[in-house]
Amino acid sequence: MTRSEENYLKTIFHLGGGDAKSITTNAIAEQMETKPSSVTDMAKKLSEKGLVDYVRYQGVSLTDSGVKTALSIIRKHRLWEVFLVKKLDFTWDEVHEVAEQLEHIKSEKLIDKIDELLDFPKYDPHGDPIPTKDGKFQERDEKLLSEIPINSQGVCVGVKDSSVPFLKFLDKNKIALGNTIKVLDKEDFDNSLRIQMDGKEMRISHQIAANLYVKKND
Amino acid sequence: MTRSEENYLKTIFHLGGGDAKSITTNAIAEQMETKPSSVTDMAKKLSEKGLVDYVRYQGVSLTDSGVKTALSIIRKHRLWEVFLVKKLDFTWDEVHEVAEQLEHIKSEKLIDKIDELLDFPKYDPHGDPIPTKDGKFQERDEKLLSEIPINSQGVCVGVKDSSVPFLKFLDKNKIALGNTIKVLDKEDFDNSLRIQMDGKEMRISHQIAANLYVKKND
DNA sequence: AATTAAATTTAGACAAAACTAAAAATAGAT
DNA sequence: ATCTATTTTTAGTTTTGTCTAAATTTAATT
Repeated sequence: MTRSEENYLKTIFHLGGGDAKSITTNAIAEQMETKPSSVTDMAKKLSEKGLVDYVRYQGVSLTDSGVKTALSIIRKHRLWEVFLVKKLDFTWDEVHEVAEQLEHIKSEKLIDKIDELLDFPKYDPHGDPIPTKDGKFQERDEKLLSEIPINSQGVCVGVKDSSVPFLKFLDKNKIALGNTIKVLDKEDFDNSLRIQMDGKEMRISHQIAANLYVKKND
Repeated sequence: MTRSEENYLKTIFHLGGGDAKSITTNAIAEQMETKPSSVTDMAKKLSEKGLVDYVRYQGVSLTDSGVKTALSIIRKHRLWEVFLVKKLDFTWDEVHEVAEQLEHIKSEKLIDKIDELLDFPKYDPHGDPIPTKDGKFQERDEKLLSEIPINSQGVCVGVKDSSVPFLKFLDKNKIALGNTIKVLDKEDFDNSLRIQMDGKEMRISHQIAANLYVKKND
C-alpha cells in the first residue's frame, strides 16, 4: 500500500464513498488538488486491488476492504493529532499537516502504543471521533450550533471546518471545545446569533455557527 | 529533499564520507542493497544540489551542506529511537525499522518537542551519540571491550553491531548498557574473554567483545 | 430525438528512482 | 608498458504517479 493509494482511500472515505455511494473522479480530483485523469488511473489500480468498486463514467466507492484500510489511516491520523496536542503542546491548528505525514508510518505496534500512551482517546483535537482498532466509530448525538432552537444550549464538541483560519478565529474569540454555549437570539436578516458563553454575551455570524458542533443538554 | 536523497546522504555519512573522504559507488550500493549504477545516478543528482562532491570513477564525499543534512536525519533517527524505548516500551532491537520511517517526517517543531519531551538525551538506545540541533557530536572516550587490558574494567556504553541477532544475544545473556564489566582473562587461542559482570563470571567470544564499547574506569 | 455542454476517459509524455546490459576507465600484475 | 580483472559509468527500460490534449460518454435542453 503506497502513500498515494492511502491518500486516495482516505479522500474517498471523507467524500462519503464509505457507504457504497459512488464518488465522481472530478470530486476526488478537486479535493486532492489533482487532475481527473490522474484519479481515473488510480481508480483502476485500486479497483484491481479490490479496494474500490469502479464503474467507468460512474465513479468509485470503497469496498469493505477499502473502508477498513481508510479507517485505519484515519485512526492513525487522529491519534497522532491527539499525541501532538497532549504530549507535545501543539495547538489544534498546527497538527493536521504533521499528522498527514505521520499517518503513513507503518507499524501496528507503534500506533497501538501511542493509543495506550494517550489512554485510548475517543475524539481528536477537532472533536472528530477516532475509529477503534476494529474500525468502529464512536457515534455522538451532535448538532450544528446554527440548528438548535433559541434558548436551548449545548456543549461545544467539534468543528465542521477545521481550517487554520477558522481555528485561529475560534482561539481569538475564546471559543473552545468543552465550552457551554446558549443561543439567546437569532437575527432573521443575516442569521447571526446572540450567544452566551462563560457568562459573557457575544454575537457570531451564521458562518461560524454553521461550523460548530454542539451536544444539546437541555 | 526526497526520502531517497536523505537515505543516500545518511549512508554516505555512515561510510565515513563526512570527513571529505571519498566513498566509492560500489561501497554505497552494497550498504544500501542497490546497484552501483543507481548510485551513480543519485551521485550526479546530489552533486548538482551541492550536497556531495562527486568525481567520476573516484567516488563521493559530503559537502558541508551534505554533512549538515545527514546529521539532521541521524539526529531525528536517534531521537525517535529513544522515544520508542523510553515512552512506548519498545525493546532496543525493535526500534531501528520504525525509526527509519520516522526520521523522514518533516517538521522541525516536532523533533524539537520530542527532544524536549525526552529531556535532551545525549545517546540513543544503542549508545550512539545524538547530534545536537547545530550538528555537534557528543564525543566520548570509548574502547572496544576486546581492546582493554586484562584486569581493567569499564562500563558498557554502546554496541558497534546493532543488528537484531546481536542485540537479542546480549539480552539473553543479560548484558546491557550501564553494566560494569571486568576483563579477568584472555584466551590466546581464540581471543575469547573471561569476564566478570554483576558479580558473576562468564566467557564471551572475541566476536562479542569486538562489538561492545566500554568506557574504562580504572 | 437531436444537439450541445460538461464530465470522464484514453493516449501519449514526463520525472523520479530503480534496473540490466554494454561500454569505458582504473588499478594490479607481470 | 601492456594486459587483464575489476570497478564504474552510460544507455536504454521499467514502474509509479502525475500531467496535457484529444476523444468519448453522459446529461441537459430544446
